[in-house]
Amino acid sequence: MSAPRSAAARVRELRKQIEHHNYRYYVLDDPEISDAEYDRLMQELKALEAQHPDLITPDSPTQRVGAAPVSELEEVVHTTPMLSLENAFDEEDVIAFDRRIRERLETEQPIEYAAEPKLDGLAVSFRYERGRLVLAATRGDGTRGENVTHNVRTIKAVPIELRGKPPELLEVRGEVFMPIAGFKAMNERALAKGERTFVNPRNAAAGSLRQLDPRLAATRPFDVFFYAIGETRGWTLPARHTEALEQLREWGLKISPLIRTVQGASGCLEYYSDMAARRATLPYEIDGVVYKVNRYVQQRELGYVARAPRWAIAHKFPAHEEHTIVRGVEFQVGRTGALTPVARLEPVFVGGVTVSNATLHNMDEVRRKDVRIGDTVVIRRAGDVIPEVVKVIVDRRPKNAKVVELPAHCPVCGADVEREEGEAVARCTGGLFCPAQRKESLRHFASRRALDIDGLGSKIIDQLVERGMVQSPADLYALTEEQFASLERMGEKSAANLVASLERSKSTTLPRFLYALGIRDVGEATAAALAEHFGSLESLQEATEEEIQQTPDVGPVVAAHVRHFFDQEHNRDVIAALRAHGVHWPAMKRKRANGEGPLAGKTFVLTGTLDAMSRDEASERIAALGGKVSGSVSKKTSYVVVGAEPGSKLKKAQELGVELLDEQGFLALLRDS
DNA sequence: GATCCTCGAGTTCT
DNA sequence: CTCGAGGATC
Repeated sequence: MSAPRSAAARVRELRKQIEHHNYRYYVLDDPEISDAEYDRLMQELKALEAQHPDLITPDSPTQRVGAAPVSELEEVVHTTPMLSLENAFDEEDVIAFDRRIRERLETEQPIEYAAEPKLDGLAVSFRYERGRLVLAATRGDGTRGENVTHNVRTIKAVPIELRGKPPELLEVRGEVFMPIAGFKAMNERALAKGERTFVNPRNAAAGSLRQLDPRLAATRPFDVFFYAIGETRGWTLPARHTEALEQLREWGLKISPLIRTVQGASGCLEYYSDMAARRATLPYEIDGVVYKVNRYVQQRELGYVARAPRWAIAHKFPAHEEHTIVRGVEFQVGRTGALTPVARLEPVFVGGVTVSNATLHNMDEVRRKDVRIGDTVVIRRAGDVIPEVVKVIVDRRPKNAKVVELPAHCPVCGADVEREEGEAVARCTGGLFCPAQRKESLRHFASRRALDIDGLGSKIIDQLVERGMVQSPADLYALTEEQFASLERMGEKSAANLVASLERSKSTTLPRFLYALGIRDVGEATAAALAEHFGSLESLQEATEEEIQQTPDVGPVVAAHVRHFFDQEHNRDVIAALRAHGVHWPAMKRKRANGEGPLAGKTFVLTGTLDAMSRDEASERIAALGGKVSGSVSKKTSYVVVGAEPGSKLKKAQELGVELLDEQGFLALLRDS
């Protein structure tokens, strides 16, 4: 039975009203009717639709939750990449940013910036075709994200249909986040039901948005601010970014009320302190502010470095610091026997995660900071990840606080601990008799950049050593599938896989093999240099200390370590056993004559993630063309290759005026060389 | 002898 | 990523 005309008219009328009130409530934050009245409209619409199912359309406000669960999140390629932003951590960075912009634009005039809070949520791209939401995708790596349309449709602050006269195609970018109050309420509900809770609003938003079932997302207190424009068709952009945002607001897209236009670096810094002061009172979390050159003409002139625009920067608030108590200090034993003091902390929530350990590096550091057991300390997760003990609050030191002493004996094997004159690190003298050193050596041997044995994780190595099944790396190759399968957390399938990856690892290269041996002070670069210089393991093994020193970048200290390593019978036996098990490598290719190759004499530094290849691949490509890859930026660096989410090396390069290459430029260079 | 440039080693949490 | 220290360079 088809619905009567009157019902159809009423349904249309109701939908229009509901959309209007959604706009008043979510976008303008200025509702005209009470929540109860709104609910009544919604109920009436639901009732009518239930009576006349043929009137239900996918963009009805009742259908936001209606979509069926998806089986997996589909990959979406962004037509225009979603950018990442460079970071500023202090005033100087902002002033330098503003100076660079004026230099590039060749102007003395103060630049007009659009300043906005930087929300701690999830960047999402929304695609509207003829005013209808057709696709919502997460940022992902900037080029490819995930299709989350089914969940985004449940967010009431995101219009399903735009108001007024939107263009034929409008792709907008926005930040999806959870307001603090909604987050807390959600956690309390979860707690009451015995479900798992989220540690912070950001994680909650990220986790919820990637749910497969939209009914779950519908219960989550999402909100959104739109802040950028992607691809468009049928819209002539106004002259300024802020004007474009005004237009978005008229189409029903929610814009942060805190966006301002400011003049020059001083205007930016004023805005920053203003937001820092208001931060605590905002209903959502912000981790900084963003400045964008407001005029599109200027933006276009400035252009991009990799996937970061030159015309915008994120000015971050200082890392959060928290107080906690040092419950103890334990000493970990590394591969080389190095004893590292680690503070065991009363777990504390800092910058989004719970921290319970923090390295103290070495005894000098412990003394410098004068950390004692029982002390209250300040913990920081500076900009990045690794927790750090900033300082001790001496006023809060209890009477019985215990001074940290370097143990005289290794906590693992009981051997003597020695500290060389003038060295910062203390070492266990147990050598490979020390289970800790044996485990760490095996881990190193199996690591990706060494023999790359997949499936041989820490837990497995621990068991192999503790059960005495493995003494040296050579023993690994003698083990059978059945023996591996006898370990805990190891099924038949994993055991078979492990045996297969051991088999695969036998085919390696001389530099990898030398690196895997774990000779003190011989890392990847030195291993490669030695392999190159000697060409074969035999000639290196027979070389005198003086001859070893002839290798570029190898001096007396490293040469002595190498010689000492090969002088030990045990080490020679292990190498022989490994080769007997079939570990082999191709003869070294003839060394490229010095200064040969199109990139000879050029030094590259890589930062951030590249799309087309991994960092390792990029290094290999550069080396194959005669170039060098280094880990840190200096005046001698020829190029810094900037991928997505670059680290501090980008900043260093800008300070030193080193030439930057984005991925396109880098690929072009490889192609043309 | 001083300074700069690199490399090596160790580390946190999800 | 950061710190410490080895090696090269002036």
